[in-house]
Amino acid sequence: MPELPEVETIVRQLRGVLIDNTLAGIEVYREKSFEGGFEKVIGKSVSAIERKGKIIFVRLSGDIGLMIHLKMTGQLIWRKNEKRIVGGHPTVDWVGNLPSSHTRVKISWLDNGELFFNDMRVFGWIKVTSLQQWQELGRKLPHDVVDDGFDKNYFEKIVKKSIRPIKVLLMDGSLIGGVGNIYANDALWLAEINPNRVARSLKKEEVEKLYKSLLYVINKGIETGGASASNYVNLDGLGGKYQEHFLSYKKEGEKCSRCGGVFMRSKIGGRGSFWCPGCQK
DNA sequence: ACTCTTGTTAAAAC
DNA sequence: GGTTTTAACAAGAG
Repeated sequence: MPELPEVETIVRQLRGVLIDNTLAGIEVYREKSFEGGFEKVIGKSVSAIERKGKIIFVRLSGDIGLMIHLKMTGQLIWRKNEKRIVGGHPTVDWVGNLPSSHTRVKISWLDNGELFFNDMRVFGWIKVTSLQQWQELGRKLPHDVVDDGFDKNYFEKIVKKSIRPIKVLLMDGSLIGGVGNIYANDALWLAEINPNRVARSLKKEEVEKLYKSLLYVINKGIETGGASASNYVNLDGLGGKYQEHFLSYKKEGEKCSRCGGVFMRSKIGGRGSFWCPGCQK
């Protein structure tokens, strides 16, 4: 599940290979995965790569671009001159020959590079989008957790008026941009707060601690190149390292490093949740 | 063969 | 009217 740190990792890598590159061709293997006309983007060159929440925008000359959402299983992988290592070991990092059975779109570039959009579950998408549409969407979406606008006051305001479980609030993409299941679970463990707590029942100190914890885990995720717990790989087809730093995510049955309790797993707001009943109160 | 999984959104319910 | 809940999407893992 690519969340902000995973998407940010890809965005930084995309800047390295796509800026000033020219879009040469598009091949769509699955209709549902691509929306819009090729003629509007072929021959255009990349001027910037932007990100808002988990959405990527490849900005092209002519006030147009490609908006990309990876949803749960989307991958963007860059290949140039077919430099795949032959005889490598099949590991979590291994993507193999492309296109694969999960490749939905291939975008070719003037420097012979190829960008593959893989998406096993076909929830993700690439859409031809005008610069104006992108900017309008940006105005509607909430601040990312890493934005200056997402300050302690804003966070306290939304926490104080919600009766939902705090974890559900953390993952509400209409109020906070970029947070998904992994980082919501880990932030709550770090803040020693039970994910089931009614949001507005949190004391002021708890809200502050959670705010700091959230920023900490998201930044840790960016520093470590994202979490490869399932499908996520970066632009080189390699996994990130944040899974080595998981605080609570996917730890059910394991011992809590802080209090020795045993991690629980349950569903909160329909999503798998992990927490330690010993120290998350 | 069946259930579970996941991010987002649209629609329904409160 | 704003907030909250639920279902739907697709396909693989167990």
